Amino acid sequence: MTTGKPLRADAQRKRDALLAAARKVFDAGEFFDLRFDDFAPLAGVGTGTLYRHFPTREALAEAVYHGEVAALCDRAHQLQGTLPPAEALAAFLRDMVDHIAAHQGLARTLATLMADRSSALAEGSQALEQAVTGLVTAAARDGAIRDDVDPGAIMMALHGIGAAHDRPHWRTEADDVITLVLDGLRQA
Amino acid sequence: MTTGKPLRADAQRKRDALLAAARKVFDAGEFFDLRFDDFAPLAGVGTGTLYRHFPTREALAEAVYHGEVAALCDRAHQLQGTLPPAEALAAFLRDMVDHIAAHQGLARTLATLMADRSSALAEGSQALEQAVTGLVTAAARDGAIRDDVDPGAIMMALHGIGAAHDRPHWRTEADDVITLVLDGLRQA
DNA sequence: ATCGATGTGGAGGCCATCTCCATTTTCGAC
DNA sequence: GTCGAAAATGGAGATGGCCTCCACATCGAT
Repeated sequence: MTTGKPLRADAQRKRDALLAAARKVFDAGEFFDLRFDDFAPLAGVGTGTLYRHFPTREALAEAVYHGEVAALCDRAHQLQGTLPPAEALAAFLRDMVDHIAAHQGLARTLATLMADRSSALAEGSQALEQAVTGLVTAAARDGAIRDDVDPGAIMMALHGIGAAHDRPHWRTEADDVITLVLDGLRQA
Repeated sequence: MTTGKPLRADAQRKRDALLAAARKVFDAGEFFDLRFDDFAPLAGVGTGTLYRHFPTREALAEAVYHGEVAALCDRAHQLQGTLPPAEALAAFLRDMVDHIAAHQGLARTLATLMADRSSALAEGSQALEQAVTGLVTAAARDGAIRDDVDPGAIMMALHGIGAAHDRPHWRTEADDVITLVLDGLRQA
């Protein structure tokens, strides 16, 4: 991440306020009903300030997304340190579904924006992908799962879970996808 | 689909022209670089005509999408009639990846639009989902695959494949996802 | 050939997005 | 503490894409 310049005290405050407001609006799923300009006063700033900090909707989404990804990566490392490789992977994937389920609105918003400018957010996903790759290769080296499957395939499956946010039986289907992936991975 | 009124001869011609042009632009991946207004002359019609036939970008996408879905459903039925259930399912999923690979731009465009207004296109996907469900339940009844997994889970995985269009190793990963799903389905 | 019904097209209104700069705030130096 | 340069602010207004509207053209039944 570009921590190029230390940012003045007030600027940092405004930036934080924007991110907090964004998180709230995202979670409520109201992001698309809102003119981008109208979002600024919600965080107590002017439109100019909003645009300087986040030139586009996507930039704002990416910033929020980074927080999410960081939390998930922490979880991955934590699990990797306390469970056998295969169980760590399984637990992580299950937790991920839980996490998405607990933040429906956020996931929905991020998925939509991700589709629009996937290149921008794909960059943000790198950390997550590295975490998943770490879990997969550890389990494979351990011999607990096959080693002829690209970890990226699991990212794809997760992508599908996140993107299909509005299916009626989302939770059941998401769990089943994880089951299929995990059982598929157990094949020699 | 609403074939409510027979549509006058010239109207049908313009409509076809629009669809043909749309298909071309979609496939070239230029749909989002284009003002919707500028799209009309590309098909040799005025903006008014464009908007009457397709009130929104999404409506146009949905129309194109219907054609794709119909082709895939035909393929599903064809396979279901000529192969044992489990093989039909496997062949269909592999074919689907082929199909998407062969129409990258189209898939990319549709995936993006699907995320924006997924409700609109979810309706269009119903036929596809029914085809998949048919293949899955047939294979399950045959005892060739487990029966405790919701067919919707396979739709989710496919959704992931379609949505992750711009990953560097897309083809490899897509194939691996299908492998995981198929192997996962073979578990009792 | 006539005429009512149906379809056409593009000029113009509307409104969300983004820019620009006069004013205000911060903070290091003295 | 206070001064001044640099940084940040915010909202008025320009920009430009989306969509509507209706005078005119085309169709096709009689």
